[in-house]
Amino acid sequence: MTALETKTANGDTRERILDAAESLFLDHGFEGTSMRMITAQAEVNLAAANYHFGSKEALIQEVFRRRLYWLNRERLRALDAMEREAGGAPLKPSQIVEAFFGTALRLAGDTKHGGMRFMRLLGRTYTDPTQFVRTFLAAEYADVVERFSAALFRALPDVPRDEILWRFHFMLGAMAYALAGTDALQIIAGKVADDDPAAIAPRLMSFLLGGLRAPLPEKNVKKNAARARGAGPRAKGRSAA
Amino acid sequence: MTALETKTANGDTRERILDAAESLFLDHGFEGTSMRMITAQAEVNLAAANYHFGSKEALIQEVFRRRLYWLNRERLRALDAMEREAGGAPLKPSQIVEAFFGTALRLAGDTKHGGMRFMRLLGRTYTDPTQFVRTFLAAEYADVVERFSAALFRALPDVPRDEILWRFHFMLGAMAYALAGTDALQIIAGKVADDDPAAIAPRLMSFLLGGLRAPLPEKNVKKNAARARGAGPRAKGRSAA
DNA sequence: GTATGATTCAAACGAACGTTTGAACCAGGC
DNA sequence: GCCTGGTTCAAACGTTCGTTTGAATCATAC
Repeated sequence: MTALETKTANGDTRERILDAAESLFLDHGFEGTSMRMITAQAEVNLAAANYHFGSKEALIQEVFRRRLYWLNRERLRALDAMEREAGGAPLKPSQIVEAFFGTALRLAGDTKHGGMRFMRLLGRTYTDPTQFVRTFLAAEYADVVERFSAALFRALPDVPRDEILWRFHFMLGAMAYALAGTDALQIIAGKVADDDPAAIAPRLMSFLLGGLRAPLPEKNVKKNAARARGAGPRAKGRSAA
Repeated sequence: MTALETKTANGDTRERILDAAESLFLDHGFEGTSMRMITAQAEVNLAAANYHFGSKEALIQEVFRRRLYWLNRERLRALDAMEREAGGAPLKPSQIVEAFFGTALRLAGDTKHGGMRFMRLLGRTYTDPTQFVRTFLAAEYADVVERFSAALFRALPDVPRDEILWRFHFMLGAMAYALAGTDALQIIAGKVADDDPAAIAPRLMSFLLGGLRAPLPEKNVKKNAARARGAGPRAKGRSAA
């Protein structure tokens, strides 16, 4: 992979910028974080960011690439090991969930190297409005989603594939909120106040498996679009101004 | 963009601005949407936005308030009706989930009045980095979360309250992704290509109930924080201080 | 008609944005 | 010594941002 050039070693300017950017993106978002904020926190010159990365857009991508590369490689390693051990037999759903989400939660638990901050940022970025961010993420995930989807198809041969993909999607959402919520939204998480990802990991894994193995909804998903209500709920909520 | 179909609103400048803002916030985020973009799409003068709302921040809040008011009132109405019918007995978890998430999904299904666009925007905004947005949302949700949490506590008396709150949180995340993902992230949803919220509703409800009723993780959630320190793949090497 | 208050309009404000410039600085090889 | 290529630096580039201004327009009551 040509991700890293040979020259990364010496001056830490490059890494300082990436660390500062990762941290600030989490606190203020991409558009809410200026190059001046990043270079100020990194204590480097403003022009250094454009010198090392070319543009803000490229910097954003590099922030994700340097960590996603490791994460998804580790996920595939875990899946490979399990499939090798199973010797051709389908895996158990719990194993697949563990390989995908357990690996992510372990990275989030590595607070020493900023793993928690990155996972929170990642969870939020899945739904980022910016087009180039989403397509970039989708490309980075293509391989690993392909592999895990196939494993789930084999593990659950009686469940329609669409259903499996949706539940995979739901699980991703639950995990993203579990991570982002510990310091983000206070709607609910403000009441539990548990910051340790090692503590939420078993809770989340139980929830995910329960959802994945839930009974299927009634067969004909197509037809019930009909009862889509006749009275429009109009939000006529007048207000101050 | 299917957004601007012929004449939506009559002539009301205020509503035109809110509709345009809601639509653009979904496509470009808050910071990525300028007042000029909003007033241009609404076909009103630039100064009209500040005239009617005072500031961009106040405009953002009004976009949410006019719809959240209706949504959360409807949620409480559904819960009230069920509790009245139960006559003092605890509700079933499925009823509570239906009152909270079913109501939201029905609003999302009201594509005629932009309900789908708003629910996607709302799901994304739960994890918005901006402080004032999150605190505003938390305040808008305070009552309804209080009521539904209490109902869940009564419905599941044997489940620790922390666990219930976490699972409530996980369910919110799954729904947010389910809605936002239908046009946002293509990581997984790109493969299923089903835009109709009426079609994903039964899928999501099954998943949520499965997760909510999943077996609890091993008892002592406190103790197993210890094993996270010793083992597990480290994010390793490069960088950071 | 005119007066009045609410709304719309074109134009401008200062601030902050991402990016670029060209010189200064700092190695190592000769 | 000098040369060379990578890196840092202060300063500026042009653009866009949210907001404000003061006059023009509209609707309604007198």
